Amino acid sequence: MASRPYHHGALEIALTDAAIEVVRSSGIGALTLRDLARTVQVSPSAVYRHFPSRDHLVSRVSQLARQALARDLLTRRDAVTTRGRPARRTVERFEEIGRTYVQFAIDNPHMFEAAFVRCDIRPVNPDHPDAWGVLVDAIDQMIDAGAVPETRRQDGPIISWAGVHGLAQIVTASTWPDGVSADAHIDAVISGITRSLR
Amino acid sequence: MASRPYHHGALEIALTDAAIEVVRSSGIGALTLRDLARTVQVSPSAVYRHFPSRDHLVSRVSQLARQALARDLLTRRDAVTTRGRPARRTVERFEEIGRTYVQFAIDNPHMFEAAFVRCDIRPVNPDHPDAWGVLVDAIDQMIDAGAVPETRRQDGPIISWAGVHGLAQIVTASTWPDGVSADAHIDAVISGITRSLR
DNA sequence: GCGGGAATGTGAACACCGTCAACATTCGTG
DNA sequence: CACGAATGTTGACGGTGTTCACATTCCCGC
Repeated sequence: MASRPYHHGALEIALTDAAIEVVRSSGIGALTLRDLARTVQVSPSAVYRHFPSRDHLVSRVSQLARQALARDLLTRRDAVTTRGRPARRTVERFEEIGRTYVQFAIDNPHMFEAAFVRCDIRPVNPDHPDAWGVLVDAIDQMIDAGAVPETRRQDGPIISWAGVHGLAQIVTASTWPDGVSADAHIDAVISGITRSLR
Repeated sequence: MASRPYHHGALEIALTDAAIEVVRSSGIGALTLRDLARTVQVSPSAVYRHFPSRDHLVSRVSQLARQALARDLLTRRDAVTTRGRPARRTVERFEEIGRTYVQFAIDNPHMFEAAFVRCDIRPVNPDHPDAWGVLVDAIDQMIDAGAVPETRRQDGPIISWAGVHGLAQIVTASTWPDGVSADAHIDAVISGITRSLR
């Protein structure tokens, strides 16, 4: 008959792919085991051979979302090729990371929400790449280039992270009026963060 | 028989009270209409006489959480009675507001989550008091007292809000290691925000 | 090659959930 | 007092996560 074989073959991958698609377009709240099983043409309980519970699946999607964000940060950071004094380039890379962080949230609000959803299940493998690490590196570069005082090596990351993460949350929030450009606010916050590192 | 009367009498208040209690202790995800109806000793569908849907109830709890936060900000702000130059007091009040914002999230993580939960239902009445307004006022006071340049009247609020809100999110997140004191990070971010308003 | 355990998928069931429609009771006002 | 409005109940529907017993297939050691 050669209909669908009894064993799917790559069910775990198919499930995570489908899950990401659902989350990207409809949000983490719309993620349903049964719906997922339907789209992958598999019985609901088959999911449990690969994920112990729905929360584990959510946790996996969340990690993938964080990694997608971190990859975005790296790509856009490396695209900054400023000529002139190296110190200036470190600052511009740092600011590009911040802008990209917020822009990711604006462009993919559901994925951003999923990336930091409250979840009790911790990922088995650490994130790679890791957004926090990208930020720490950028600040280290600025300090090494003399663009930012040594003092900031310790508190610089948390200050910057809080700023961009908070702005991303605010701009993504449902209370934010649609159609209002966020660009001015982004520039204001990024400038403010850079100023706070002086 | 004078058991419970057929009409509850103050069901809406009882429901919101019970809902807040559930959210405070177990989070917004644990909020269930049926469970709520059980604790108030009422049939599940009775809830629909007061809330058109679960989302409307969630929206109500969310608003109450935001108002509780705002009240906390006002109380702690007014408790700051610094002697000496008025300009100094405006800054200390501003920083106390920021610290209180983050501390609220640490002390009531579930209520803080609920306060900014993504929700399609907009509250009928505006928040009162309103945390954003408290922050704007504090910055206006600093500017009027000459502690902060006039330029910050426009971008000061978003810069400050992003910082404290982001820090609150980070400290509240599940990835934050338990038992690690957040005080140093709070001080660092608050100082950074004040510095960025220069 | 083949036999058997491990891995993977199925089907039916359970308890719970949000929501609704039809009905019952009480309140409040003319 | 009567009667409509407000409020609460009962029972049902479809959906959900999860589990358990069972079916099928894969793969490794003989």
